Amino acid sequence: MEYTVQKLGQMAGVSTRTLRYYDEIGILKPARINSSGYRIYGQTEVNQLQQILFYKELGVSLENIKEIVTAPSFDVENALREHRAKLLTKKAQLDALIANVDKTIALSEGRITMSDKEKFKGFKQKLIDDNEAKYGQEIRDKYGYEVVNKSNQKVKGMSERDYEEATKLANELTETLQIAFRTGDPAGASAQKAADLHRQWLCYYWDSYSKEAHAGLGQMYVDDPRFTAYYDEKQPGTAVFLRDAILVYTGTQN
Amino acid sequence: MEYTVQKLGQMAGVSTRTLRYYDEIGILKPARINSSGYRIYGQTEVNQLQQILFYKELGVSLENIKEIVTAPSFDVENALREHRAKLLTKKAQLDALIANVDKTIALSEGRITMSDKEKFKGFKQKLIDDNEAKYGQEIRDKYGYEVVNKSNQKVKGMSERDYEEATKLANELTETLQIAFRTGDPAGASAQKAADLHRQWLCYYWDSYSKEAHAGLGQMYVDDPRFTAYYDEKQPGTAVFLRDAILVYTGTQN
DNA sequence: ATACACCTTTACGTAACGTCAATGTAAAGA
DNA sequence: TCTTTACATTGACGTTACGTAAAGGTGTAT
Repeated sequence: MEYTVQKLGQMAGVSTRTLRYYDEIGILKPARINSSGYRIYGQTEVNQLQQILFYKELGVSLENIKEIVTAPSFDVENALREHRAKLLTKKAQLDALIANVDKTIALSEGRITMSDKEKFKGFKQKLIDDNEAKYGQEIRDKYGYEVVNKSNQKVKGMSERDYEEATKLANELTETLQIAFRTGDPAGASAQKAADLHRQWLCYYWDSYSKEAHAGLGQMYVDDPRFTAYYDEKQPGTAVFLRDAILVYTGTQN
Repeated sequence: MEYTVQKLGQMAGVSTRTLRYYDEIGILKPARINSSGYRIYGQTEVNQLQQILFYKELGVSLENIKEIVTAPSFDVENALREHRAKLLTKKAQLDALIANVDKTIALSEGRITMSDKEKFKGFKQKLIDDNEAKYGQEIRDKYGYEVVNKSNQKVKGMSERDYEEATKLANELTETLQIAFRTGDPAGASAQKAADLHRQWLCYYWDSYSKEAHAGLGQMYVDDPRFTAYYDEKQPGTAVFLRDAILVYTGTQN
């Protein structure tokens, strides 16, 4: 399939000016120029434009995008995984902002009070994250993946290492849960630690964590026989206990 | 509490230049100017800056923000609620993009194919959503909340009846999944039906459904042996198959 | 032949600041 | 008291990612 500026622009939702500009700065050259000087784009360019728009959506500058897409050793799949991780970060930022808005609404209703510093919490988080987005790669090159990833724990795409850590967490959860079960108190320290471990473990599988979804999953463990079977294997009643611990955990968590 | 440019800037995470610019364009005037010509900001200004940054985050131009925050009839609480709604819309857009990325990754792995049009779905969706953001309120005013909200009603409270229905769904899922597995095509009709049943079933346990969380759970079935064991019990490979079906499902779903 | 929708390049305009430059001021230590 | 350092001020020009003419060539349908 071949496209002129307008056809490609309409399909992609960008202006013809944008396409000419991308040509000008060397970020997306047409496949060929026809006898009348028209820009003609082909399949390769469609794919490349998609890449460009992905990164643009992330707030990456065209200059950086240029480096990314014109690098000879460009690993598309890896780039996409990184891209995905960044989108998830952005989403987390949004969640922070939404939480802040909720809090502000509560504030204006007179339900709570909020310090000046707190009022900008969401935005500051964004700055930190923006910083991560800008310098993350640099830092990774410098100190290796381990160091960086250890701090943002939100690594997705489940590497082998992640899998190991998730498994370790799962085992820790099982142990802690057994100990906690013997105390009989879902609100007790060890039960709450189990609930927290469960949350941590969950975060390896869920892109976004919410208390409601967490509590919902806890309920599912009780309601659905296949999950109950797993948790009750060694000690009947453990599924119910975990659910209650999670309920307390998600209720008291701020 | 009183703040100079730098103090306010640091707290809010903006530059002093920005604050001077906001003064210049009349969007945030200091409470007073001291004898040396320094800008001194007070409580009112802190709150107003927060408002401004909220809107900025949304992509509203400073010109429009000016109109909003300087309007005499400006209803803060209502603005916050609208703001919140828009943030949620933005989050949904992000979900669409993430789904698109997932699909592209799958594409580059050669698992599925994607038409040129599909490649821009996330971006187009954004346009549609922008439209919704603009006219959604209008439609609601026109036709009332019932009609609009009918589509996003959620089942809550898990009654006995609900539990029965969830169990019925789970059985139906197991059956459909077996049939689908034999076709070998995760994008096929029966596999997609299975994915949809899975979603329905999930909705009995989760308060909020998101494609991303759904996909995440699918991945969890593959990565975590306890879940894999359940799904692979009768037929090894079923967990992977379900995950792929869900990936396609959450990717193509609009 | 004319209309009309497309294409081209050139070039200036814009938003929201960043980044000097040149200069004045407050606070703290020698 | 003097000096250093950190902060403040107002210009003024630079930047990014295009929008928006202007002035003109191209393709095809009537």
